[in-house]
Amino acid sequence: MTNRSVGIKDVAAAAGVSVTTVSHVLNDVAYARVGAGTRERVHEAAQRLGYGPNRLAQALRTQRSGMIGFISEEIATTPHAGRIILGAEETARARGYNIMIINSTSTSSQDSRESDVADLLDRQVDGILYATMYHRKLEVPKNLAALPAVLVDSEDISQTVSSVIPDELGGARSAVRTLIDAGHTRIGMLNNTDDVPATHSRLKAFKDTLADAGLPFHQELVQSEHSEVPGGYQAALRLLKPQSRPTAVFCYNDRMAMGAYRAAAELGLKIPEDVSFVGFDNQQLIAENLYPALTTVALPHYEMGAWATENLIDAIEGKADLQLFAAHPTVLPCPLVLRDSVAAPKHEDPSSRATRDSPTHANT
Amino acid sequence: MTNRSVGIKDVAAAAGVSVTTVSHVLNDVAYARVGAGTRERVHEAAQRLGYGPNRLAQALRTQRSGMIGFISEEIATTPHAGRIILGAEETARARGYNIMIINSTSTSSQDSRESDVADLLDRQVDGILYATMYHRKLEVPKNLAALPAVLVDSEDISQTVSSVIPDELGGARSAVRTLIDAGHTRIGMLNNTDDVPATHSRLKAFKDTLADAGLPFHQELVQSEHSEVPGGYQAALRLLKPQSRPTAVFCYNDRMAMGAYRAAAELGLKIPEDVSFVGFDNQQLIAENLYPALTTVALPHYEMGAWATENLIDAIEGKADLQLFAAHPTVLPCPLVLRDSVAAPKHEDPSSRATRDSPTHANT
DNA sequence: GGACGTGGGAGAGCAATGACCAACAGATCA
DNA sequence: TGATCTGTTGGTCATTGCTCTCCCACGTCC
Repeated sequence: MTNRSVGIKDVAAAAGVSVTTVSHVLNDVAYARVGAGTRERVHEAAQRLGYGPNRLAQALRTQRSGMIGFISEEIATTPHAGRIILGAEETARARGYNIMIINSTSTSSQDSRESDVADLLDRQVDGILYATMYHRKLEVPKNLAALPAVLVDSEDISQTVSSVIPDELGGARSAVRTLIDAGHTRIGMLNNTDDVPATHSRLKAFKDTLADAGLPFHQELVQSEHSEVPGGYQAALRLLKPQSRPTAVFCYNDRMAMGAYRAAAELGLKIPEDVSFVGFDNQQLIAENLYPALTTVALPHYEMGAWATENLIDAIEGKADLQLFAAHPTVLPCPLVLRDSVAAPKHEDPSSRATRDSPTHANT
Repeated sequence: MTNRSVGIKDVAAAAGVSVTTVSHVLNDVAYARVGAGTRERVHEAAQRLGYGPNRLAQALRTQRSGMIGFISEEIATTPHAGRIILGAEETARARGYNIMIINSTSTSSQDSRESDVADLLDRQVDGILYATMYHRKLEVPKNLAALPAVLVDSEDISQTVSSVIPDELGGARSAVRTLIDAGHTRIGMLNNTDDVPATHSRLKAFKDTLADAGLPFHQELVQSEHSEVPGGYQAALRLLKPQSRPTAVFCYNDRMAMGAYRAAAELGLKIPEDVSFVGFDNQQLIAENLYPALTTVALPHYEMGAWATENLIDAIEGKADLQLFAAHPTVLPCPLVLRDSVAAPKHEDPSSRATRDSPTHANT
């Protein structure tokens, strides 16, 4: 493999040609006319010496570094960031690029954000990926405009930088729909209290989907709390009071669902027999491991990372114009992940609206 | 901030001096004697034009890129990797370095591992960090020897590359000790079935700690299964059978503990009143959110990333010799994280050994 | 014997660094 | 008092590893 200490001129000497010829042969440049025998000798010498081009020198000369800067808020706090990075890294490498990582924090000042970008600029990255830990709108560092950039899981307030986000609405709709399809007519929601896009869009999708199915919306069936496990527990305790209990619950996220599971257990409710649940986020650790396993909506983190990188590179290579995307974020689907937390409601005529048979529970 | 298009010669022109002088002033070269006035003018011009040195050109000339390669297996599958990256990134940046990430997989061939390293070599990184997703021994790519390198969370079989690993033994000992200190004398263990170092060292620590406290070891109180939630559930079901039930359980990891919680619930056992649990890994999502919250042992991922980077850079800068560390991995402590899953056993004199009150459970 | 085709090399960058040199002042010296 | 010395200030130029635009040498053909 690559041997750090051998340069192009060593290969040239070994093959008995000039460095120009080595460069031409190894880069397979179209206009270069080099005889087959010479080509052969060059390749053989390069191979034998373990030559690998110095990408730094290459970059300096060609004004293209083949590096992509990746700025991420709180790389560590959420497993989601890992999937974005993975998507980005894999597609970047497939196209001959490498990723340089910079960690930022959601609380850092605008100045510090700009110096993150400046760091990357000094490194001569060809483009920048800017990822946030959850979907929101933000003010991008001014100097980000200096080169191709794509926002991942967030939107630029000024709409000058293109971005890719999850289809919150679609995901939430399919979550609610799976409940309706199972035969539920009295459905509750556990919502978040933060003022982030997801809070509003998931609620909107909830209402819309009920309306589309001709189901009434009851304000008291929406309970909001902080979107963590304790919040889910508290909200569920209120929502699952005997007098007005829904037969199914759409949770803002899997963590709230986890809290709701405990509330249900304390109230003596069996899942999914007495109450069905569907979550959001598909956090493996939770969704897969709750009992029963949680049906939920997956956020396309890997896909967003991949899409962003693919399009960033297209822009870098002049194959696409990111400006065209800037006005409207690209929206990627959030697939429903079916597990075991949804069943038909207990005491209701399943034939009334069900469009498909519930997979569980033939009849009581 | 940095403006991509201005080079050192633009600054030179603006300040009315040569590029050499600009370089000398900006790099604060010791031997360079430049008048105060000139210095001032150079700084002002650089500032005004938004000059930032081209790190590529700098690297080419100085033979030092200021980049560290980070190869990680399965960046995405575990939140732990994120913490290692974070530790590495933050300390690297504090010292003027940047991190270039490469994703690998634990199943990839030796050839592909070598080409991961070759990629980094071509990029002229100054050193390499090689991280695995869990603590194990591995055969490092041959070409890794070409430059300073540190293994994170794994050991080099041939003992030529230095590494940093968690103190499994110490962590496990303090986990078991916290149970003993709470007054437990009949303690069980839920172990992993994989043949990885942690399986053996955690069991060894379990036995040793019992012995140190003069407690007998009962083989039937160790139940092993696959180290995931279902495995924990199965193993716990066997372990918590009424006839031979322990009053406390040390779990191989938090996921197994999560399964054990369910088993306990099904068996009608209250935690921690009827049975205490302590886990390992401190996976936030689980340990914090189980009910009651799980007392567990934290793996020092951030610290390992930081230590590795600090020492790697010392080696790069000639301030340390990694060879000295190569023979024995550096071991970092695994602190115990106290939460609410441990209490004194029910029918036993709590004054016997308890050193502190259980913080548990004020309200019902 | 000029045009053309083929095979390959020379040399100028790319943006910085750093060893060494130059110019100029005032000081020193014979 | 002119020549040399010396300290200060700053510039010259080669160099890093590679790419790429010419350009040259040599045949061949008509």
